[in-house]
Amino acid sequence: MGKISINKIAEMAKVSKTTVSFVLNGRGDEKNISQKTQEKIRKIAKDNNYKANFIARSLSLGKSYTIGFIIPDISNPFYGKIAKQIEEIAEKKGYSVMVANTNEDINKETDIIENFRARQIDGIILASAFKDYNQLKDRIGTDYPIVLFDRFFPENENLFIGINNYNTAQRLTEVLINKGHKKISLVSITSYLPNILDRIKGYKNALEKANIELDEDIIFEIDPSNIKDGVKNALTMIVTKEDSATAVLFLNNVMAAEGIWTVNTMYPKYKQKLDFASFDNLDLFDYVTPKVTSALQPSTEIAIHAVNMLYDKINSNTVSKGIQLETSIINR
Amino acid sequence: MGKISINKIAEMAKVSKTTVSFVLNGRGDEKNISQKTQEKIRKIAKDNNYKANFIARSLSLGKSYTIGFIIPDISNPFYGKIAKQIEEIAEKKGYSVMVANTNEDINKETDIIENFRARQIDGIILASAFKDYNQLKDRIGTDYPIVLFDRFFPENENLFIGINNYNTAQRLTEVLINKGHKKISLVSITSYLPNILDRIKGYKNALEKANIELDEDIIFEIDPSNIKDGVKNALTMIVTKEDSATAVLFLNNVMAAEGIWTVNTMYPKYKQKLDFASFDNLDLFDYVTPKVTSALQPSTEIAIHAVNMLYDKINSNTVSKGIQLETSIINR
DNA sequence: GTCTTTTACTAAACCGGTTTATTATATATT
DNA sequence: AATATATAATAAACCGGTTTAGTAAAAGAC
Repeated sequence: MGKISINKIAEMAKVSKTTVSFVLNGRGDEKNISQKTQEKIRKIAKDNNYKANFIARSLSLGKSYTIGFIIPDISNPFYGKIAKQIEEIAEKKGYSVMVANTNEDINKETDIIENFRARQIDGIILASAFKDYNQLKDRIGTDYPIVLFDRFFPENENLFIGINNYNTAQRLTEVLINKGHKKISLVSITSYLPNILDRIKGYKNALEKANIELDEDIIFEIDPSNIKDGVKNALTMIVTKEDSATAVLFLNNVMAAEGIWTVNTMYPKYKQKLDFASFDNLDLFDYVTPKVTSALQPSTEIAIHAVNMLYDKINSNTVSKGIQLETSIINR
Repeated sequence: MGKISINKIAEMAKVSKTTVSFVLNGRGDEKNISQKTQEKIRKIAKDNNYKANFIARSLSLGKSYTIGFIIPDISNPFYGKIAKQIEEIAEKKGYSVMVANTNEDINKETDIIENFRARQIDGIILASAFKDYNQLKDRIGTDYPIVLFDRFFPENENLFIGINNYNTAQRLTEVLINKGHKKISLVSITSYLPNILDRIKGYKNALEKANIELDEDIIFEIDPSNIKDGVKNALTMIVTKEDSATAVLFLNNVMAAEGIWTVNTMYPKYKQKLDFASFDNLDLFDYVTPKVTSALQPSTEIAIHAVNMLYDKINSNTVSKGIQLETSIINR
């Protein structure tokens, strides 16, 4: 079972394996194989439930028809949603998807890429933990088809598909300003990642445009390895200090969720007094106070573009153009 | 780059590819290759950044060192969490993970399994949409290593790793009973899936044990393709009918989330009057009213068992024992 | 009736590894 | 000195496909 090969079919049909290969790949007519022979071969293949060995074909063709999807954490619904779409689109093009998690560890990321490459995976879609493109390039070279998403590298815009972080941060901040807030706190993670830096710039620019003076006391950069305490401390500062922020912009949904938790459990009196805004959406934002205005990423479009860009790179080695999509602000 | 093969190394080292293969697989001493030759080969391999072609190795060994993970929907955080753990554990054993979504479509499920098999994927971990094991068996045979999770088949318990659905439903119902509720509604999906049927049985048994008479009027089976309206109708019945249910058991988290939404937006007066219980956990359950008592699946353990069971099947063709783990009830 | 073209099909190389069986030389044993 | 054993390495088959170059026979052209 499952052991039927092209050789065995050739033997049964009393033809060469070349002929079998031609026929089963739909090149029978082109190769002038008689209808009689073609039918005979197809019948035997069908009767024996023949399925070509993909590994053998891959070795021969030098392609695995597999793409890699490498992200910090597949259990994060944001990545999960994109993973699903990518799988769906890739499948239509005859590609399967291999998934791996880096946990934001650049060494693990490097290992995964090397492993995927050794597996002859044709190209990867990557949310990289690397600080900049040059570091990544030093480790993995430049001759492997890659599309970057979620994490942006200014040094190489053309590999990127994702959102415009700067604009999104600006728009989220403006929503809070338009609600009448004058003191808007920023809760960020300490990070060198360009997408985070862009978000911070967008926040600052929105304040400047509205002539609101920047108050460094309500800008918090918290340790990504201890988000819980970082957010708790930030909110404690806000609620205890006289005349402090009345709104908070969180640079990702994990911190926003922590913020909601903290206010609800530690400072319930402030539930109605604070307005929140956050990057990325979470289902729970629909249910909670403080109200959270969020920026929803167009995950379907990101997935479509990502697969198409990678496909083009794999199959025609074109230099794609990077894409920055706008987010939808969900005003709550 | 990346094009260096065992043949080229053999050429450079002026030895046969056999020797190179032995040395690079750590069998140099065993095969009596002199230290001098071994070092020479290793140096050339390292200098040229040689990475064995996994595809070629797979073809030769008849193993791909890849496992398939097939689920209804990777964007569902429940599956995402398990996917992450599975990937982590599999990686430690030298396996990569290929992911595919069935969208609960048994034809797509069959196609994916056949595709994975043609790709020589060594075995699969599957949350099947099939009604029973025999149907699945008819389509894909019985000679492919499979571990089932999430969906239980009474006909073949030994393929399964997951939770005890019957017990969990019973315990969730008992929590509601212990809170003083006498009229407990059940919101289920219309389904032939054994795990759903088990949950219903558990609910009924808990009522019986507590001498609460079954009231078919507050048992709702809703169409899985239109959960939103189904839940809305169920809750409307409950709140409009005199003397109706004061608590609701939802058989999955999607329906529970809809229930919360409905109460909050349509019947806010009932927010404090109803108690909810639900299978599986969601982050948002921490934040909302009505309070939702939920049954958290031990996803880490499920993942560990799933990979180990599959690994054993692949490598020793053992008949594993099925496992039903208990859930943790989060009482809110 | 010979030359050309078309039809129908195949041998063999190749992809890049693994593995078995074999050989040649050096060393040890008696 | 003859034989047994250990050392060091290799040729070649194999995994299951794809593809190039080539052949033999039949049909068509003149």
